[in-house]
Amino acid sequence: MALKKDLKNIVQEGGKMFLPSISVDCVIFGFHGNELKVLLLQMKHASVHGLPGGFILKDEAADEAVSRVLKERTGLDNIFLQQFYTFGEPLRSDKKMHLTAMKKEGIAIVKGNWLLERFVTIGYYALVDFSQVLPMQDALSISCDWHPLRPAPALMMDHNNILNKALETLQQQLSYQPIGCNLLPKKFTMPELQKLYETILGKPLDRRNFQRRILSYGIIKKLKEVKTGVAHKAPFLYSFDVKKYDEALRDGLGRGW
Amino acid sequence: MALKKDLKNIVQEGGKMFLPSISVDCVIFGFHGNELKVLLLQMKHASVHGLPGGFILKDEAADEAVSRVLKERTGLDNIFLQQFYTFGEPLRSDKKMHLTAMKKEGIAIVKGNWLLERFVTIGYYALVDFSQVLPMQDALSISCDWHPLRPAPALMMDHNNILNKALETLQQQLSYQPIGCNLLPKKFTMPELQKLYETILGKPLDRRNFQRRILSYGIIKKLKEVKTGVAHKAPFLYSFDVKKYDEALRDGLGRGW
DNA sequence: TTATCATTGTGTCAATCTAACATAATGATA
DNA sequence: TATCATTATGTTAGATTGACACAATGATAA
Repeated sequence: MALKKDLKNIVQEGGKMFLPSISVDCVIFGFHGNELKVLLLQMKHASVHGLPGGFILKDEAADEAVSRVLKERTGLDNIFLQQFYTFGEPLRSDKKMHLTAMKKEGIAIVKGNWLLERFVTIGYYALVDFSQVLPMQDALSISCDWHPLRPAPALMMDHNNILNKALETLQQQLSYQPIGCNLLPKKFTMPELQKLYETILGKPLDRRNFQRRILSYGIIKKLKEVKTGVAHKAPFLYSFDVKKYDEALRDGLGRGW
Repeated sequence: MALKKDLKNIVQEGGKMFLPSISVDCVIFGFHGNELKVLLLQMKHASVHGLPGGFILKDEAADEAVSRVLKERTGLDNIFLQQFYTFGEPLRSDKKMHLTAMKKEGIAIVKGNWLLERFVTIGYYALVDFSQVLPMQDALSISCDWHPLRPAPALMMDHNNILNKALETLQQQLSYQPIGCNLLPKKFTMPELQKLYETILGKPLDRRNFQRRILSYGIIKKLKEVKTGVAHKAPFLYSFDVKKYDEALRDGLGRGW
């Protein structure tokens, strides 16, 4: 967690360190308890949550900035990342929010400070293995936790809008590219994969047709083990065929033209 | 076309007018002579072409900035626009280029000038009716013209990359959303629509299967007229059913889950 | 005037895919 | 040993797809 000294430094010197008027925000999806979850910060100075985000260092790529933020919030490297939209409406950022927050932090923020400018934010979503994440709050939040999506908590500024657009993108991509490799543990069961699809889509699927269709893609392989420690019949374990999976990521799944 | 006075003003005062470090670039697609074309500027100070682009006014939405640029280059309002990617690599913009260009223009550009900063650019593509466009160059170009895509001319900076990504996006979207309403005249023939699909995909399609599939979407309706003034058998004219078309734009075409 | 020919309109058919549904196997719990 | 929730696998009719055939049209050539 960033110290107050660091925060003060960012407020006062950020203008020299970061690209001005541009931020990145990240919708981090995880899968747990048969539901899609999103990692959110509980803001310190307002009773709302916020998406993890940050700024781009002057010699850093936008993707790198997001990876850096992701590492800080989850402890993970090499996360699956996808840019999905850039939000450029003039009234989307809330200048008062920063003023209020810094006032409560006891940090001076004067007129003309870089944080009081309008910001365009680049939206990314990340897919992570829930069980590998160690959520970590930042300097302006009191906690970092997983939250359900339906309904999602009230978020600051236009973050609900950003979250919805991320989910929408994910839903669309489900139809023409493989998903799961980054959200599930290495070994998983068919019902788990199906539940993942169902929670993303928000609707139930037929078990048998789902299995046939997924298998027809050839991106997962059945292992010779079954899941242990479960009630009822033990389901087989599967794992992704990473080579085929990456091919499908590149070439797409759905029948196009 | 912007006068030199305006250009000088933008160079010297742009820092106050526009969001810093952010630009927009637009890949404008048109359809003519059975081929997909892209509208490019021939740069005045280097033997390369460039995508039409611009900057975002301090109280303007990113989309509005693109519409403004589009209006200037094509003379058209209400163009179909789609944001497809934001390019945020640190070395993508070329500071020397602006220096050289301004030197040749005889406009002073001093160290610290806003144009010499690194820029993140938001990429949009536009689909326009070729026959309605009146190409207009800008202050830094000597002409604005349609160009073929395969092969596309050499473009400045990372514009070839941007163009490729736009085309790739368009190709993918072809599989799950309707396209054509913005690229074709109000009345068009089935072969024309097919050629459009073929030029976007870069591969031939079966005439009969194409017709069956397109008609099954229910987004176009056959008119009671045939195209006149053509050699060989006169093909029927069709038009888009705008209501159904917009529904399909919203809900998607391909069978998902 | 008639034949030719490129092009368009329409149709067929087998193979494949899909949605909806049925039944058998498994293994913990009653 | 019976029950039960759950998983594994199968069936079938109908829709979709890919590959292809053939007739109709109307300008151009013979």
